[in-house]
Amino acid sequence: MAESRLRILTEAARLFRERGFDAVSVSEVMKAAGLTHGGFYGHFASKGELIAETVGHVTKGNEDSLGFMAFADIYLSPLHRDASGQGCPMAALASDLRHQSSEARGALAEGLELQLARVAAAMQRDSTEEIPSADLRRRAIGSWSAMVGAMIIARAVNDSALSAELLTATRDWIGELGA
Amino acid sequence: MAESRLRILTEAARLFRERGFDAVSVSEVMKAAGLTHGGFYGHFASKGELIAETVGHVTKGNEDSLGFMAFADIYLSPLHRDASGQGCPMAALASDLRHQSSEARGALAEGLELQLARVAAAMQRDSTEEIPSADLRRRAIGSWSAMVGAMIIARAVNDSALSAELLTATRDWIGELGA
DNA sequence: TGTACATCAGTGAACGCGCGTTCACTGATGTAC
DNA sequence: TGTACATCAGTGAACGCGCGTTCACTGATGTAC
Repeated sequence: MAESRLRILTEAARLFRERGFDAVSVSEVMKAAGLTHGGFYGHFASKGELIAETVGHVTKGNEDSLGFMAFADIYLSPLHRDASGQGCPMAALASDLRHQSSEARGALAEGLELQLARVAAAMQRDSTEEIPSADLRRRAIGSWSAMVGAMIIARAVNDSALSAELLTATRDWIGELGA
Repeated sequence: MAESRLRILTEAARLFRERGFDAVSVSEVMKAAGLTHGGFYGHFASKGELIAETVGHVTKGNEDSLGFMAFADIYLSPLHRDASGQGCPMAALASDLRHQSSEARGALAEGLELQLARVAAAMQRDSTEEIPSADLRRRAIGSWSAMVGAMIIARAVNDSALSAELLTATRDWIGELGA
């Protein structure tokens, strides 16, 4: 049963990031997990609870040891833009979360703090000298906002040249601060 | 009839920005415009058409002559964060638009170009010397991405201190580039 | 000026549909003897 | 080892609901005579 629960969470994390909370039905998530819709309520009390648990599940994760600009290159790539189901939860889910439960939004806040810490660590790794922690945090917040914003707009826009320009220009602009 | 159409578009622009395309029904929009739902299809062929026209309608607009940092102060304020119905269409609608029609996404792209031109003009206004246009555009894209991203995350997060910090830190970080 | 009629923006009941959720049931699994 | 039974994760038909959309109708307005 724990395996089923994990499969449901994993598939929900993918589908929600691809198409949003409203557009993905409970039946669809269960089908993707290889089950039928009726069994859902043995695992979760409601769709809202699934959403909150999914956000918590998907924002925990994957420490890497890349430098910050190397990370920004990967983040701001067409590959990431076109694979939202496997990509950044913040860029895929933040807007939708505005109208979700306090639990789900709390899970996002936790995930954000984690991510800011990771970004700050990666920035420090790129630098030879010790950066004051207040500066580090401000830079992490600014850069992270720009990356998430650029990704969201690049995905929304119906013009592939403009979409690609948003990614590269934002990457270059972020790079200027480090240089 | 043209008056009714404008009232529908205006109310749709507000409601969609407040709660998203899916969460607002055709009936609700018509009620807000002082009409009944049946009359809707005299004005628009479908809800999808309303969405596309609303995006086109709401992204046209309001040239101002503020300097860029003055604009950023207003944009990245709690006031703007808490009034999404009257606020920036990009921050309120971009994520939702990923799953909408090509027409709606095209309207957003047009609105984005307009906004980038406004931001670039405001940046030039803040500067005493002539900024090369490629630099201006890169800075406009980077700053605009950061502002939109910060606003989206600030609205999604369930922690008012963190939400406020996102706005002020992003403002300060953007300011560093200008200084 | 007064009457008859055409127009057509807006009304509201009705439709089919897919959603989230419920619940009586099934059937594989593990335990007791 | 073999049989009887309890457990319970998962099944699938059914529910009430609100959605987008349709359509026969209404009633205010303007024109014709």
